[in-house]
Amino acid sequence: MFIELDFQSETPIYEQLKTEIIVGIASGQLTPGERLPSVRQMASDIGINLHTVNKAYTQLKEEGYLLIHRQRGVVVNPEGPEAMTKERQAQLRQILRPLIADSLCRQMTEKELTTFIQSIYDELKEDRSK
Amino acid sequence: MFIELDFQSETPIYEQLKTEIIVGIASGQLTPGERLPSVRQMASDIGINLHTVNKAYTQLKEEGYLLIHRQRGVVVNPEGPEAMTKERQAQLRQILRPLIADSLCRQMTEKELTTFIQSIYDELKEDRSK
Amino acid sequence: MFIELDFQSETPIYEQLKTEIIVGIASGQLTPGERLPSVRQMASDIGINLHTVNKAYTQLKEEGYLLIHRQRGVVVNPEGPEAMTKERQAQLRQILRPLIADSLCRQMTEKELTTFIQSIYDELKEDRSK
Amino acid sequence: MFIELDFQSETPIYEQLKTEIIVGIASGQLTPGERLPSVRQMASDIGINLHTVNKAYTQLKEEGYLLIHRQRGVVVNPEGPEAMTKERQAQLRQILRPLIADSLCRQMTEKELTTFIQSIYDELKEDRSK
DNA sequence: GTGGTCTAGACCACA
DNA sequence: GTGGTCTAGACCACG
Repeated sequence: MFIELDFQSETPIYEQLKTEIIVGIASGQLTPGERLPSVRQMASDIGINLHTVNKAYTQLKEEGYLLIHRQRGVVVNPEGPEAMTKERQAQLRQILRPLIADSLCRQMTEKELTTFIQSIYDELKEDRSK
Repeated sequence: MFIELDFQSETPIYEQLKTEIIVGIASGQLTPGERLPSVRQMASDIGINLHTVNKAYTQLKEEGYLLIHRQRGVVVNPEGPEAMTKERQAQLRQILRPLIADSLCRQMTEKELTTFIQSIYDELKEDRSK
Repeated sequence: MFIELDFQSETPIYEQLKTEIIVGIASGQLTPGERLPSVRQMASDIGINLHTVNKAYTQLKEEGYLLIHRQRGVVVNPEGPEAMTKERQAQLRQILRPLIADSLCRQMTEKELTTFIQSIYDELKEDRSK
Repeated sequence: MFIELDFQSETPIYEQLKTEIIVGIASGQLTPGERLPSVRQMASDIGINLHTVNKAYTQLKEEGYLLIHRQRGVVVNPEGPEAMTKERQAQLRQILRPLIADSLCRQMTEKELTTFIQSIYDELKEDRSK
């Protein structure tokens, strides 16, 4: 799997790494039970600090995306994260509300918006079929 | 207009304030040409520092949401921000991709997702009709 | 003569007014000895504060552009301002240096620059011939 | 690189600092990719507050002159700012028009003017060859 | 150690 | 009274 980071970005490296892995899982590029590179391996692969990888892995473990076995290393959790809850949905709403409001102010119609969302959705599923 | 901030949140206060104002404009609670409280007024209203308000106002001015008349205060720009560009859309895609990926992993279907988006959209438009 | 002000601009109104008058003189739209509207007249004409007009007029008088007679009102000084001095030229250099540096960084060539300057020069002289 | 500020000047310190850096880049004293002092370092070097430096750096980042690596500090953007656009050129015209008008009124000829501009241009390029 | 954020208090130009 | 600027000092996330 190919990890792409933007060091100029203002979003923290560990967040970007988490994002890449989550997208990898969602798109099926990372399959349930698949093993990920060790913390050290991943760190040297993409040229970042070991602690940074560790932070990403640990948080993904807490969110149910990964399992960290002391011996067997890091694998994609076949169970996956817990299903969408109402709390999480409310949280997501808080994040999306300003983004949608901004799009609205920029004259994006509802149809354009849903089409746009769908295109992202499809892009993920497309990778999955590969 | 009612401004609601979460001081415990890790998102900066000035960002939250920007969000509140953008949502206010999108939902029509703030109308084109309407005057906003002065930086000092707003700051004391919501109990934060005037510089924090100033930062939010200044950035919203740069984004085309507000006009800042030298001594006459701050008003909602009737022109509004520039229309959605391709670059901005690409940027939005970067933000939405991980959110959608996460929702996908949590077994949210595409239909649930679009319904969800629509409900946020409607919520904004609803306020507008008031 | 037509005065055009931008109330959104961050350059002070009185500066803009001064600029308009200087350009008017340079372009010959205002001729030596010509009478300008009184402070009160000008203020009401363009809808700004009386003090603002006064500030512009006073400074232009100090710079040699205008004469202010108590009875006869405000007229364009036939003598004009003092000729360009070395000090003033040094000052002008300080203002132009960053502008030219910026243009350079934005890949404007020297030829483009001088052509550009010339076009502004010609625009002024053109008005003069009217 | 040597930064020279005039604390008596009415132009804001952060503007002067921006100017110095832009001129430094244009003249080649600051090379693409070169690292600038940290905000704290620069601030103590020239005896001003770190927030003032930060404002200058941030604005230069937004204009494409600098890159700000999260924790690795500030470097000169090898890409540089976006090329001169028509809008920016129109803006520049607005700034130059009164300056040229003033010079005209002070009996500066077109030839003197272009020679003058060229001398500034050459001064910048001269530093570049060092 | 780096930049980002927030607070606080002060002075100034502008209108 | 308005926003703009500067200073000062503090805390935090990041790596």
